[in-house]
Amino acid sequence: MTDIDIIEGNGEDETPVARVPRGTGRRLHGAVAHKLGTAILSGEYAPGDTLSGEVEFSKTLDVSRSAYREAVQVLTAKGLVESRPKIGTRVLPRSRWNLLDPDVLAWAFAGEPDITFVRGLFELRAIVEPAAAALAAERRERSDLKVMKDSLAAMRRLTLATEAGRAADREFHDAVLTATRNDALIVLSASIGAAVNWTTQFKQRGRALPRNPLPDHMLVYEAIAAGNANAASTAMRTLVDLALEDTKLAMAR
Amino acid sequence: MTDIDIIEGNGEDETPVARVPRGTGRRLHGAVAHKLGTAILSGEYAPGDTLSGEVEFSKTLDVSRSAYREAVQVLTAKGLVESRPKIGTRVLPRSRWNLLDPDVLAWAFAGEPDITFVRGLFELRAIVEPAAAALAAERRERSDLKVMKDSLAAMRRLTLATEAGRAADREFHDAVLTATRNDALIVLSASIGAAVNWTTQFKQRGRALPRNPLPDHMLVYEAIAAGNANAASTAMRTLVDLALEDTKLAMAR
DNA sequence: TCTCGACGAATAGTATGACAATTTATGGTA
DNA sequence: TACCATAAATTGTCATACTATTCGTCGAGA
Repeated sequence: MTDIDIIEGNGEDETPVARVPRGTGRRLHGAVAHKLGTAILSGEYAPGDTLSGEVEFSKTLDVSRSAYREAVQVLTAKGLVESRPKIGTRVLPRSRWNLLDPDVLAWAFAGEPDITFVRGLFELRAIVEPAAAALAAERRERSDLKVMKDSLAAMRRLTLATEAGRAADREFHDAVLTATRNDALIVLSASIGAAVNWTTQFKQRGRALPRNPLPDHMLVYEAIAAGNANAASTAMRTLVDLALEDTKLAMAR
Repeated sequence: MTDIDIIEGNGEDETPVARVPRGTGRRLHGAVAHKLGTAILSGEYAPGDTLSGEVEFSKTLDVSRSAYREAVQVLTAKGLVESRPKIGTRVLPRSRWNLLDPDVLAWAFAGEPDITFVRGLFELRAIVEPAAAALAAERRERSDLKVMKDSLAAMRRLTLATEAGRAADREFHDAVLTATRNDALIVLSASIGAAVNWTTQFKQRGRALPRNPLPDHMLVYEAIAAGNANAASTAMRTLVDLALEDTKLAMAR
């Protein structure tokens, strides 16, 4: 899959341009936002840099000014850039970025993700997920338990080697979150979890998992089912630590 | 400051429309996004609802289609809505909203904030901030401590009754976060803290704080300075619990 | 000489109208 | 009945003109 298509200038036009392609169903401004977003997250544009003017840049990308502007609006909405008349569009300091935005996370992981940032995400996950498990142990309903049980069964049957198996894994974690009845917690943990899973999946192609994660999942489930908040917290903690180990291993090589 | 200006139809035009005004410096599409965002967060548009078409709606708001579309892009970027040809723009299920986005939080608190949502934010804060304090105790540098000390001094001098005093309070908490050296944690905690502070500030106009928060802040500082992670965690925990008490009190009346 | 204000230029912001692309619904045909 | 072509509605993209905002500069006056 190519990211950039170079097309030739036709001799009487301007400079050759880099087209922003898109798969079917993807919008043009979305593709532009993706391109700019990854460029910023990868450090290609550093905080303080000002992008070349709208007219010029849209011409370079071979898109209309409207499409380019809509893309910039997206970046602005995520705190990556700021536009002012006479000044231009400049990249904001990293502290203003919405680093927990799902798209921003995706852009961050599109290239080589910054190690310290990944470590930070794991740290956050290690804080939030055990606490979530504890809350889930206190508040879970019968239906939550059923979903967890079913997804664990699917995990056992399919293993993490298959996509369906990984889906079951995600389903289990989602069920735990849902059981907390805390929307903010759900949203946060879901995006972090997704981002973190990308790293492992990205790095471990073709490599067998170092250890069967099912028993640990079972421990979490049983603690939640028993309503034991402390046990749920510690069990989830070991689960997160295990994932961290795997990722550390994968990123080291 | 008026929020809506009603202007008369001129007799041959369409129906009278509600203009979206804006203060100087604010962009039109930003104002529209704010209006739509608060409308969605307040439940005026429920998940699943489809907004009237771009042409119609932009005419109703008396803005160009471009401005309206840019506003919708912002909402899309924050996971509030989704647009598809032939279908229209519809409000996404709440689970897709980026509830931790600063703007979304602001919109949520623009009207009467949902009690359970506020409770959830406090819960999250009670999870994250003590852990952050613990990390800060382990990683703080000399400069971090200096900033904390200075802001505490400012707090004592100015008290929380003044805006400058509250700024010093925020500065202290920011310093604690900065000391964690975890970007994701910083961003998260900062937005939650901001949102949560709005509630107290919003509700407690003219009412004296029930108790002097400075001693508890000092405890946090001392624990961090001493490098005692456990003590820092528990001290921060009591600080958060105290804030929760205040807010509960304020929202009850 | 310094300060303040008016003016001008550069850039993003808004408006308008036309056309393209996408997707659902409809209806017709095998 | 199932499937495929076609139509219609809506968003998506484009091009262009004009407006508003902001910074820098230049000049007048203290």
